[in-house]
Amino acid sequence: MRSEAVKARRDGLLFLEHFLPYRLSVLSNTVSGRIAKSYEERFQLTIAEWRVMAVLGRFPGLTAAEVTERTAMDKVQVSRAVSRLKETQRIEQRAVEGDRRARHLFLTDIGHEVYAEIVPLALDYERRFTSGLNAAERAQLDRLLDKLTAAAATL
Amino acid sequence: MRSEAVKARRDGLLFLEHFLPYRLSVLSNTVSGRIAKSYEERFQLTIAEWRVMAVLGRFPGLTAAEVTERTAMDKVQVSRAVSRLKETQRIEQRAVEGDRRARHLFLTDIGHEVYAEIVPLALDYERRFTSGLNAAERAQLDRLLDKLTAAAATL
DNA sequence: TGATAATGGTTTCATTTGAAACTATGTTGA
DNA sequence: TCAACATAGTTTCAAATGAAACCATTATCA
Repeated sequence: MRSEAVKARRDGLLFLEHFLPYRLSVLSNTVSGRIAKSYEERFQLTIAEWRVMAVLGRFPGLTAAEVTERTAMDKVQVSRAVSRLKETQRIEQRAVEGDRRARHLFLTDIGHEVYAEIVPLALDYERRFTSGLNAAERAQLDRLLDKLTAAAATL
Repeated sequence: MRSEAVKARRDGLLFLEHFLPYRLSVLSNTVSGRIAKSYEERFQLTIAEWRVMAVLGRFPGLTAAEVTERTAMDKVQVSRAVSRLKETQRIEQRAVEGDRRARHLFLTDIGHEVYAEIVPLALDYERRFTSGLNAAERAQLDRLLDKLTAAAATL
């Protein structure tokens, strides 16, 4: 903890720039904003659509409800993303045996092409983003984020 | 790096749940969402309004443009937050010597009372959020976020 | 000077978002 | 078996948001 922040705390002040929720928000918005912009420019794809494609690339055949479980998105977001991805021919639906409410979702051939283009971009982006950290720091970051995410869920 | 993620990378797949920008986004949204909810319930205050109050508590007399610089908010957000904070009597404006476009912003007495109530709540929230980390881990987290924030700005 | 550009801040308008209501289908239990 | 409830997914409507245009004022400099 920086000494000025300690002092501020004693005085009943709060330094926004040292307040963890604020810092996380600024960092996350910066990162997501840049990614969103590049996906939008290159593929006319929102972050929500990309997330749906990402889980379908990894888990073909999930239903929308299952996508919801795996992405921290709500069902309205997923529904909208799915409907746009159908329009743009990037995913397709197939009947679920024994339940006419749900449909399995799959990347189409076009969807697979887009996916195959985005994945290396995304990984490269992440690599550059963390290029200032050595292996130990990355492992540490991973651990810390796990702990914080667990803590946040219980607050 | 987890071995399954390494394997996925080799196979041209991407595990959303190990993708750093995604993890940051989920974490930040969870944290900010919970804070937003509690500020809204107790004080009818949005995160944007709280940020403006937070910097004015620390730096009384900033103009809206200066608030913008210090908060990673844009000027429209600040303008809207300021206008609501005026309505709710939490801040007031005074003329800027020699520039009739800008006005200095200050917490009112009411604003100070709200501020004095929120600060300990916010700090307590942060404390609980990081209660799973020891001092060394907190220092490490701080360093890592500094590095990542700097890296994100240059991407 | 006076024209042009820059700055501080607000407003407008179209788009995005979220919550709640809704349709259709499926499950449960008296 | 049928009434009540639960689930999958979509739609609606109001509110939040962002980009651009805007107004007023101040700075620049030919």
